[in-house]
Amino acid sequence: MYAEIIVDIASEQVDRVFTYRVPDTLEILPGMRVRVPFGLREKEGFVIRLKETADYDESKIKPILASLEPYPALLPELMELAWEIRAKCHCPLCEALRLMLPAEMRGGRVKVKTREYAQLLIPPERIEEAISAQKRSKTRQLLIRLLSDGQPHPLDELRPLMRDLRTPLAYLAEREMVRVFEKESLRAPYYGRVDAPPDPELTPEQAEALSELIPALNHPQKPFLLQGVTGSGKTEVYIRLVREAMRQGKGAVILVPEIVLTPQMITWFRSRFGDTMAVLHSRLSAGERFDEWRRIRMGDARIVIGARSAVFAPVEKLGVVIVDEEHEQTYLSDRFPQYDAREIAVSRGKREGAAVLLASATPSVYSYAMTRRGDYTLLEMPHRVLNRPLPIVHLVDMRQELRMGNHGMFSGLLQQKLEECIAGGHQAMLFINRRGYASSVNCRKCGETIKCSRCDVSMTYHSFDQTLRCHYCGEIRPMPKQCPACQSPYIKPMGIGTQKVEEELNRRFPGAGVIRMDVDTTSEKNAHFKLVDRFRAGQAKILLGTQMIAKGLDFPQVTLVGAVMADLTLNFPDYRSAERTYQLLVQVAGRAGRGEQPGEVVIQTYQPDHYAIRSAARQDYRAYFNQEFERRRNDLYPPFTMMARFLCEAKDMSAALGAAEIVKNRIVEEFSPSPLYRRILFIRADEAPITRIQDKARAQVLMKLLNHPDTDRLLRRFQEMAGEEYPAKVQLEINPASLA
DNA sequence: AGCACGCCGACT
DNA sequence: GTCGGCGTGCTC
Repeated sequence: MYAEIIVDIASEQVDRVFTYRVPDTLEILPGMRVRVPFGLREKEGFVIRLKETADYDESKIKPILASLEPYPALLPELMELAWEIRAKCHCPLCEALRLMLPAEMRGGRVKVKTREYAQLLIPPERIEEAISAQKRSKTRQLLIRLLSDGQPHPLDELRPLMRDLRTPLAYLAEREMVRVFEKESLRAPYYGRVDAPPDPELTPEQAEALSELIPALNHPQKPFLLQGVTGSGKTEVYIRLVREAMRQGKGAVILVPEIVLTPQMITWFRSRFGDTMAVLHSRLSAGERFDEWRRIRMGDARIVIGARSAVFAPVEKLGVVIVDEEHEQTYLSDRFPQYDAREIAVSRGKREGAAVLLASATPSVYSYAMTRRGDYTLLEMPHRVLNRPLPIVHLVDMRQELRMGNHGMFSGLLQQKLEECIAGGHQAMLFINRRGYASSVNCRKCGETIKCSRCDVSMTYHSFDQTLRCHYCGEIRPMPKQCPACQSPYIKPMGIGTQKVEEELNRRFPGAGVIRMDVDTTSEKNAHFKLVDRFRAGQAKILLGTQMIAKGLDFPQVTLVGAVMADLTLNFPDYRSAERTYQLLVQVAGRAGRGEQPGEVVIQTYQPDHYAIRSAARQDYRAYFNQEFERRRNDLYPPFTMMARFLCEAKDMSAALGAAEIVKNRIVEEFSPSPLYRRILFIRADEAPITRIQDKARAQVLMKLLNHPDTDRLLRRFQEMAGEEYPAKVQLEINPASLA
């Protein structure tokens, strides 16, 4: 018997199957991870398939040394998916296979964790007798009492109860009165169980959506896109759908943008599904992640909630894949291979006959366009649960405020609404789309801006410790007293950030209590949960924060939401800036009025006539989509086109630019005679927008490509070209999440 | 990715 | 004469 094996080395050169002999002593199955001799070294490998005969020189074939687990770590369906990823993402198969396993499993880094237990071996009726017999040692008597129920007790639970555990334990174990043993334990990263609330009654819209979704659990159908306004009860739809899948003996995968942003979703699911649910995300410890993965693989957990990589969770008999907040950028992997979890969800659902549900209040242009084309089925939930109204939105023109002499950061209306809100005993959320104290530090005399020495970006002033920080590389410097260019003392932070708003709020509303949530206050582990809990408990009236407060949170006491600078994201030099702005504003507005009291929203903007801002204020997705889609068509942006970029990084800019020129010239030379060249709408080689990051000069070849069936041939050739030799490190990016 | 094999400059 | 630079080619 022979096995085709992919060796776990991420290189194009060994990205092919190698044939190994299966020794009679080993039981090898497809999908298993194995240890194999490779050259002079030993490597880990994946068993792709078994075969009777070898098509390679018998004398050169080496045997598999051992299996790494007694079971196949890879499900057959996921191996199929890996081949697809290899083709789509142009990566070696082993890179795709690695996505399917918890990273810490490779290289045998995680041990199966064991716990030590002690158990009394004395029969119950002789315990009192045994205790009296130990009158020389009070600790031994105590230990016998603690163990008197005859059950195993973990040593780490006994330890705090006794001044010294080791001595009496050793004594009693020696005389076979107590048994000490190790047992495997799964690390469960839970806070404990929550009682399930009674099922709420479904709204007609929820019932309607479910009547379309449930049949898809056992009849393959097109993917669904659920567009439900904030507060329309999408989570309840997920829960009912998953419950029905479970009833049919099938599993479920629910993707969320970032676990820390959706603690409530986890709680709701946990309360309904208990231990049959597993959670996968990056903040788990290595051991916890491995244990969760194993619970899924062994079938103990059939429901998985997790961030983008959970789309690869080894759930057998998959019934449904749900992608919550499907418009989120986090579903695009920023690392290599650059997969899109939504695309994988659709593909995996199709392969395994599972229903696929993408959902959002503000669907991505791509997904909504797919419903127009008929590739996805559109489901809509335009009303909130319990007939709660959508919040009333006020647009405030900040140019007008300035003309009326208000130079502050709060408009008269926002100030007034905040006063009313606090006086009425309610809570408010203020959203600022920026971190830190200020965007940049400028010299008012010569105009100099302080930039990071290694990255070509402005440094940001953080008032709490008077430092300047680079958001790209984390460099920290003290705030200078004078301008480094002209030595003038007129150097100060410009713009506003969360800290400055916090100071202003504390001044204007003393005693109201302000909780600030941004990268600086949530970097500590669990800080996010603590801040959210404090606000929920009413310990502060105002929650102030960046993007991270915009999504998923459900505070019934919040009646007012303010977007302090709504158009900040609008001015980003990126074709998606309108999409991002619309999404953020709708999501943040959706935090208002989720309880009994109706909500109000104040959006402060300098561009009150922009379609993204106007339609966000009216919560009119279709109006927004139609204009956005038209603009994309006219200006040739995705989904009509795609951006492709060769990013060239080198020690100095001339080398980076040189590489970019070489790439560009090769492309022009090779393709200009071909009809494929018409797919390239423009091609240019220049410096990247951020010219230095982490001391690497950055240049690029930027292309806009028409989306056409044959464009993929271009991309495949580009991928090959990226792998060739240049005077710089060259990477190909397709529709990169950011063009920095 | 590693690691050996292999073919040219400065050293005991 | 040897030690060692890292180019290139292979690994079942």
